[in-house]
Amino acid sequence: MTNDNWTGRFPGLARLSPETQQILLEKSAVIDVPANTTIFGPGNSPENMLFLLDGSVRVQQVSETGHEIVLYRIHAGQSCVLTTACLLAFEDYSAEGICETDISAAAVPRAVFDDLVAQSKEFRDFVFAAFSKRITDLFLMIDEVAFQKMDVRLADKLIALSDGQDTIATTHQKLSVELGTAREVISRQLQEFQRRGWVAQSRGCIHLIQRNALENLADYSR
Amino acid sequence: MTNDNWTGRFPGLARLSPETQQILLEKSAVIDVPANTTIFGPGNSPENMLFLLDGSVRVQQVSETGHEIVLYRIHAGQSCVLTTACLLAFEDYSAEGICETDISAAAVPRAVFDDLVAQSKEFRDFVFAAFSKRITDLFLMIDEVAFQKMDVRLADKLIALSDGQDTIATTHQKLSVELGTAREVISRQLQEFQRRGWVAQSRGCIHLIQRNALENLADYSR
DNA sequence: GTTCACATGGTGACATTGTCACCGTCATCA
DNA sequence: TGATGACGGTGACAATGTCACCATGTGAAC
Repeated sequence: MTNDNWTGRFPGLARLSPETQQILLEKSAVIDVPANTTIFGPGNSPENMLFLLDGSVRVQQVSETGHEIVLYRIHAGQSCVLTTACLLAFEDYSAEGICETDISAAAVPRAVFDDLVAQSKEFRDFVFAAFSKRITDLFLMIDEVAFQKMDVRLADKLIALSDGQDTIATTHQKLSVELGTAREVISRQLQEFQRRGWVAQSRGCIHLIQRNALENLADYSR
Repeated sequence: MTNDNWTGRFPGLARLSPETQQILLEKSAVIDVPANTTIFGPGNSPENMLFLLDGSVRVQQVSETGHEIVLYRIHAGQSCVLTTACLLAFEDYSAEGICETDISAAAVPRAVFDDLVAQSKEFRDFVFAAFSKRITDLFLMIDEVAFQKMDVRLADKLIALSDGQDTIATTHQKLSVELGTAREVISRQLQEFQRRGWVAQSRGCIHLIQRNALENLADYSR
């Protein structure tokens, strides 16, 4: 990934003036990070605001009880507002960000970020919109964790993880972390889906046989 | 509550230059709102950023399933960043804010807010710190809802709601909304607490008999 | 005062989910 | 080839959510 005109790939940044975009391009560095790297976490605050150009980052939390749960993902074309938040508030993360794939990102130094917020109304709007989206998404997640049935949540997650494909390479253990539950619960639900002919399983792989059935279950409550 | 030098009551605003504080004081209006008023909610976006001078606001969410859960509270000396977020991002709320008491608040118009963010680094820091705190608190809440036992959560909530007093005026129903669970679950847990001699109950009231025992249970997992 | 509607809270049966202990199978590597 | 660990299955039980129903207290209407 070269340091070309990456600002054009962010819908929210397209409104910025050419001068502002130029500042972003000139004063940021495009970095490449291999998969499975922890790019931020407790005691490891990042120095820059990241704009993800390629790949995806998984943000998850480890509870004091030892449980884990995936909070959200950052995909290409999105920025890491939590990074921004913690850059500016000097607070430690309670979560960690892990590269799910090899990633490419534009790193904007804190001082440049602060200048842009001060100077560009369009950049402010971009930043606050990202914050707002993250907070409302967290509201939805709280609602889901508190009130949604596990079969609906699992069906929803399978559809999301499938990314249009019919095979998902994952384990019951990883799915349990996605939903903040226990492996046994995932195993039972997947057995039930299999019994109904909706999925087929092999070691480390789940095959979607009747995607429609899963979508119906997931959408039913919306 | 008079429109006196209210900026001094906000720790994060004390660092602002006298000129910036003066702008806030001059261009904001102090408003009073009676208890039980819904100050924002779906289809009812506020026009201003609020700095709460007196009273408290409860922010809660109603699920599509009909369940309710309290997300957080805004107390005197705090600002409503979610309001800010949605002001700037033009997104609808998925939550609603309800005055728990008569409140008094300074309303800062959106344009003034935007100017201050542009002009004052200290104000920016205040705003981003508030966002950051809210997001990390939501992370903790997700963790609690997903993994914490109900007895611990209830003990924790009772201590928080007691506000140092020994009597809490609330119902089992309201407590169930606080924790996003069912009334029956609260009733059972309170019966167990009562059996242990930790609390006493009367209609619409809970009396804390052994505060220490509740604190121990709540703190045990931290 | 009486009656009625509603809020409050108690109860038991059952379903769902979380926890624990333990097992067998498969893949990998020394 | 044998050891090791990841992966997934299973049964028993505990904790929590759901549902139906009930009794009592409160307050308003009559």
